Amino acid sequence: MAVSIKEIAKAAGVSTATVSRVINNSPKLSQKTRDKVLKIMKEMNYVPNSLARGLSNQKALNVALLINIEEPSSFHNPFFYEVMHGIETAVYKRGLSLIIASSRGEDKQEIVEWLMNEKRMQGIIIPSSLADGKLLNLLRKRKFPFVVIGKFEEGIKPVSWVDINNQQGGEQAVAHLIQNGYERIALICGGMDKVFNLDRLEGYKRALARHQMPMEPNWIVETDGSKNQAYSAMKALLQSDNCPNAVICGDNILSFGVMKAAQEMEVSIPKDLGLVSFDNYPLATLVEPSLTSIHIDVFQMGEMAANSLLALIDNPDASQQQMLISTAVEVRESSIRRT
Amino acid sequence: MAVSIKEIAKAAGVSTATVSRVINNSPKLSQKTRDKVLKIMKEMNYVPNSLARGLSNQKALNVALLINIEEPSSFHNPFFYEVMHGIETAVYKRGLSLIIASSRGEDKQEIVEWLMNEKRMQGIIIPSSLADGKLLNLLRKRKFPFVVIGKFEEGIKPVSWVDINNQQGGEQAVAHLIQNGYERIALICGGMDKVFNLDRLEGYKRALARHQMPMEPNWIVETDGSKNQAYSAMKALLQSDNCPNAVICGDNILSFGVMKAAQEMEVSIPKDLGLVSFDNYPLATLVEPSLTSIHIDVFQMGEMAANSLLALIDNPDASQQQMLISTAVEVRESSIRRT
DNA sequence: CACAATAATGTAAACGGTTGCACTAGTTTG
DNA sequence: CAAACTAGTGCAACCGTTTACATTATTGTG
Repeated sequence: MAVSIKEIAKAAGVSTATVSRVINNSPKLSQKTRDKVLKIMKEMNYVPNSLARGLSNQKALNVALLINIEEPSSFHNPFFYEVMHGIETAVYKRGLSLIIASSRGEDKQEIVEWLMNEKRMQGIIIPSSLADGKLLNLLRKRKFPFVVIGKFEEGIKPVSWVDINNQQGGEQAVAHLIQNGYERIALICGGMDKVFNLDRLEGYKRALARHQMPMEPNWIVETDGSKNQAYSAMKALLQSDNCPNAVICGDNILSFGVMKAAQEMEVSIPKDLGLVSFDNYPLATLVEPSLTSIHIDVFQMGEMAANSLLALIDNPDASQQQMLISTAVEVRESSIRRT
Repeated sequence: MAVSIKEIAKAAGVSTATVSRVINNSPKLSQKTRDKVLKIMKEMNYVPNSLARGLSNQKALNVALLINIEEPSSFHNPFFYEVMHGIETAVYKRGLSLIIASSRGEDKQEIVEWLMNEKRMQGIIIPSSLADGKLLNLLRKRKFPFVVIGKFEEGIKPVSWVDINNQQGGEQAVAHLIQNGYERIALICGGMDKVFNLDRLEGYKRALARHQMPMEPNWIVETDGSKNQAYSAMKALLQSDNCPNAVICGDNILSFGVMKAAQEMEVSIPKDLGLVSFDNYPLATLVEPSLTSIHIDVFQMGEMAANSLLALIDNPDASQQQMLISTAVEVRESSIRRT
């Protein structure tokens, strides 16, 4: 049995209340007793029992992150790891732990309700891909703090979210290509049902406008996100008489399709075709040529989401916050013509 | 404030002790009262407070998984996600939650000690890459249950671990290639300081022996795990006069190097060179040709690790268990000669 | 120097469960 | 039919904190 507050109290010749005040560094305490108690605590290597504190405070000890094994898209990727680290880093500073709420298919509610009912968490972070009205209303009804990772707009009710600044990413991709001498820039992206694709497209358009470059409608290709469709799209583009000399891909998977098409058509990247890809996965460095990518600070995304959540926990009536995280161009081979 | 055991007791006209017995379905209870109490619990939608239970039972509510952001290797990959799901699935069945213990660089002890001291976890799962003597001794000294993910052998003290059956994987890779008409099979793998590489090598050797095929020492190449070294190694192999017609890669990254070499030398995969890769990452389906891979059931690995840990928690004196998970060949293009 | 104001500490009741022990009522047993 | 069990239930202490309120010690004021 570990040493408890009582034993510290006895050893220090004070009451447990005083020890508790030391733990919570309450201001109304003489420096003398504080020091004495602290010394004893150290000597007996006392650590307060979190369960008892939680019970007494009526506060859960954790913050949860919802994940879903049947969601192979956005989060099912190497970055996920860093998001977790970001969240954990932020909540740890507050003495909280990160717990994983692993949902299976449709059963998101089940685990979330369990965690709420059992008082296992103070708040929850939800990837936008898993945020639907049903779940969010459940949380709202219970006035339970939550933050969405990924831009999220649902009706009129404001929601706190943190996202990558995809629009900025789109602009940077275009600007980078222009700077490197490409002036006929296409965009191949995933489905426009995803907000981040819309944002990337928007950034693309803006940058073209800003640089006073014409926008060819058929240079903007929406795909289902598969390598195959990207392949076909790129092939079609290369065969058209109005052929682009650079392309921006919505993610690394699409880039694979583009590279395959280029190879088949004997179009050299980066000589004849510049390529910039979103999603700076580790594998962007592995392919030939390595992919210039729009880098995304996922760790920071996790940290900010957590901090946003903590703010909501501190003050449930605080206004919902929306935050965007800056992107950056990670320059590699696919967009630099060898001189 | 949520409904507590007292209110249930009052509503049911019994004592809190009885309600508690219902919750823990103690055997000494008449069916009649049990039903009555259960009914009331349902009606008032009562859920026991986990913190109070934990405090009373002297049991933490969680099991932890240690991760490290500065560990880009084995776990920093898409599979990690599934390991977590596996662990969570198993511990959830026991009413426990999975918490993430995120360590930064050298400071593994810090977070682990914190979680132990604060009674936040009942046991911990540690990737073998993070398991060192210092950490393990800390855990052992406190008689704290832990399980390692990945084969782990340290001195004489037995440790519970769960790993992929890498040896089997090596054998399967060879057998598959032989079956498909390749008979000059090389192996390019990562550093032999990693046990799993040794195991894969061992499986390779065994399979060759079983099929009575000669083993060429220079067909076994150890690399540092980088794409570049795999590239050079493959190039050298292809240029040698004793050139293999198939190769097994220790992971997907090495495969990239191999594919680059093959392409440069105008050696066609799978026609002139069969390729089987370990690590069935999603991207194995993306490259051209798609990679025949040794598939690994990572979800199961998580589940088994968790179950092993739970067994240790139930009975700290139980013997340490070591478990291997079967691999399987996922056949794709890179190892099947088109007829 | 008496008295009020203030600062420092203690007392004891929560928080929401669990459980050893005592008790009651019904069932065996000799 | 009394004694000995047994099954079912309640009482109350306990798990390790926090905190409102009461109490005591210290300081400042006229």
